[in-house]
This record gives sequence, structure tokens and C-alpha cells, in this order.
Amino acid sequence: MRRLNGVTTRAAQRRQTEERILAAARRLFGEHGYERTTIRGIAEAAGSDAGLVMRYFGSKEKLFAQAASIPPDGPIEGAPDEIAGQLAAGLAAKLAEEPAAALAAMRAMFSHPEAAAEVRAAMTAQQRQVADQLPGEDAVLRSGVIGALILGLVIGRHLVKLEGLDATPEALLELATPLLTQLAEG
Amino acid sequence: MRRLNGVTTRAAQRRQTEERILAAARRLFGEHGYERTTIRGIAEAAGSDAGLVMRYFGSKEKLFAQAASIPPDGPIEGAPDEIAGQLAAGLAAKLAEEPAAALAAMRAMFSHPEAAAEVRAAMTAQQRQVADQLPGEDAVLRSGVIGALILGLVIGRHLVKLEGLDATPEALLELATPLLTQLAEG
DNA sequence: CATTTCGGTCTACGTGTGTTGACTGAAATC
DNA sequence: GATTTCAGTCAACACACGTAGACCGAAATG
Repeated sequence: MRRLNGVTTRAAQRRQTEERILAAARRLFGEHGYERTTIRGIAEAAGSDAGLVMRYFGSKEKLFAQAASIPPDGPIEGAPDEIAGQLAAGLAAKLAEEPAAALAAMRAMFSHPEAAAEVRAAMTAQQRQVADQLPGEDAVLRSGVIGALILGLVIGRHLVKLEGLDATPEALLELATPLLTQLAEG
Repeated sequence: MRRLNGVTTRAAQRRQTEERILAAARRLFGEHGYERTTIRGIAEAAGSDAGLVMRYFGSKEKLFAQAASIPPDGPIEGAPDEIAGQLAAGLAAKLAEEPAAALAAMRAMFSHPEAAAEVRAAMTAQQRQVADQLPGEDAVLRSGVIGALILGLVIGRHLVKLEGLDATPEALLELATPLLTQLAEG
């Protein structure tokens, strides 16, 4: 058995290996998308074996589901003028965050149907929450634009790496917050 | 030879077949991304043959390049307060546009390295143009956020199909234009 | 009409993929 | 200490893919 450090117990060893595989999967799925990432590649990156990856995670599909599962955003609630602040806080987290799992989900969304469905579901749920708390007839529309702005900032920063968006989260927030406020208040 | 209509001349027939293939390629690349789209699938959708696709376009790579080539945006220039209007006009075009080639490019950007480079180059060029015409120290940053907003709206509408973003281009513009103005003027 | 050109079809090859199953040896259990 | 369990390795399978080349028949050319 591979012995990479002092840990001896079998359960611990296994947990450690699974974690290494999962981390490698997150990274590779995030860098190259679903299709271009191979089980063999993940195994190698994790210092493991393709067969083992299969045995532990069942299939590439299931591994991907675990690697790219989206941590749900916190709830949005409160008076209309508080909403913008909460949105900004959520955005700040997304901008600062080391783009591992979320990035994998995002990138895969564009080539992998199930991932796309999951991302859409997550975003729609979040967005509907926002729309419910917003005033005005066009609350849904405005919450859609809010979602688009956040989506654009996250994708622009982490995936497309647009010029200028590599600024500090604070600088970005300074620009984005007024926009969010404006959209939230209608 | 397949004879689908009255056209008889060989050159016309060929042009027609190439066009059918290209149209099918655009549609499929746009729907499923680069990897999940197969030469065989394109050929079948075009009522043609995989070998023929290869002979006409050389390789999947080259076919993709032709199918997903990005039409460059018009130039951006003028006084700072005109910029927002021009940006809005460009955005309007992107929102209304039947998302065939552009969608293929967008979607592929996330799974296909070369496409990603091309898209990024196009966006960066456009963005730099904008930044040059904008006042203020943080022109690059603001133009980045402008790009993110547009990117988010286009992706949110055509790719993710966010709720609310299926509104008429006019309604979306009514919300987006003030944001663009605000970003342009600093 | 004879010959050449060429659009279209079919078959096959090589490669890389996800996935499976047999095997090995050390840890766990008694 | 004997037996069982199980993490890890290796080799192989079936399949789908991009691609190449042989072949056919009708249009073009003289």
C-alpha cells in the first residue's frame, strides 16, 4: 500500500485518498471542463489509479457531481434596502473565493447538461428569493439583471479573466454595490 | 448524387452542401459545445456524410473555427456620454441576435482552449477600446465591469436562460442603460 | 461518345476513453 | 498466528471518436 505519511489506520488512509482524488477532480474539472478531464488524469494528479477512482466514486458522472456540487448561498431576506447589502456580501464571497468547486460547476455548465441544470436550479432558486423581496412590478426582471451582473462578474473574473476584473474584491464591490442598490430599489 | 432540389450544377450543389454542413455545425456546437458535438452528428444533421465533412473542412478543429468565428463589434468612439449609448446599442444587438455562431463561440469558450483565446482576445480588444475613451483613473476597472455586465446579460439570457431575462430587449435595455451610463461616467 | 473530374458513400484504422475484474500484499480481526 | 478484509495496482474490454482512403456514379469537358 502507498504510504505517504505516518498515518496507519486503513479508514484514515482511505479518507485521505478520497480527499486527494476529490481535490484533483475539482481542480481539473475546473481547469478543463468535464469532457477534457479524464479519470486517468485525475488519478495521476492525485497520485492514484483510475480503477480506484471508479471503485470509490462509481463513475465519472458521480465523481463530477461530488466535485462540482454547489454550496448553496445564504438566505436573502429583509427590507428592500437591506437586500442590496446582502447581495453585495454574497458577491464579495464569490469574488474572493478560491474558485475550485464553483468554477468547476460554472465551466462545466457550458458543456455538461446535468451540471447546467443544477447551476440553473441553484441560480433560479436564489434569484426567486431575491425577486420575492423586491418591490415593483418588474421584480423578476430586475432580479434577473442582478443575477446577470453577478454571473458576469464571477465568470469575467475567474473564467474569462477579463482585464480590470483582477482588481481587489473591495474595488469591484465599490463599483458593483451602487448598481445592485439601484436594481434592488427599482 | 443526392439531389434534394432542382439545382443541377455541380458548383452550386457543393456550395449548398457546405452551407448545410456549416449551419448544422453552428447549431450543434452552439447546443452541445465542442466536445459533445461529433463530426458524425453534424453530418447526419446536414443529411450528409462524415467523410465529406472532413474533405470539405479539413478537420473538426477547422470546421469549428469557421462555424464559431466571431463577428467583430463595431468601433466605440466619441465623447464619454456617447459611449454608454453605443454600448447599449451593441448590447441590444447581442440580445436580439439569433444565438447561433456567437452562442457556439460562447459555449465553446468554456471547454475549448483555442476558442477561449479567441473570445478573450475579441472581448479584450473591445474592452480596451472602451477603456481608452473613458475618463477617470479606474477606467480599465470600470470597462471591465461593463464587459462583465454585458457578458452576464448575454450568457444569462441565451445560455443559462435565467428567469426574467427572457424579456424583450427593450425592457432589458431600459434597466441596463442607466447602469452602463453610470459605469461610463464614473 | 470517350474521358476526366468530382460530389457522395462506405469501410476501416488507430487512439483514447470509461469501466470492469483479477490479482497482491498489508492491515484488521479473531 | 491464521484468516479475513480491503486499499491499491495492473491489464484488458467495448465503444465512440476523428480521420484516411478506396470506390461509385453522375456531371463536366473535349
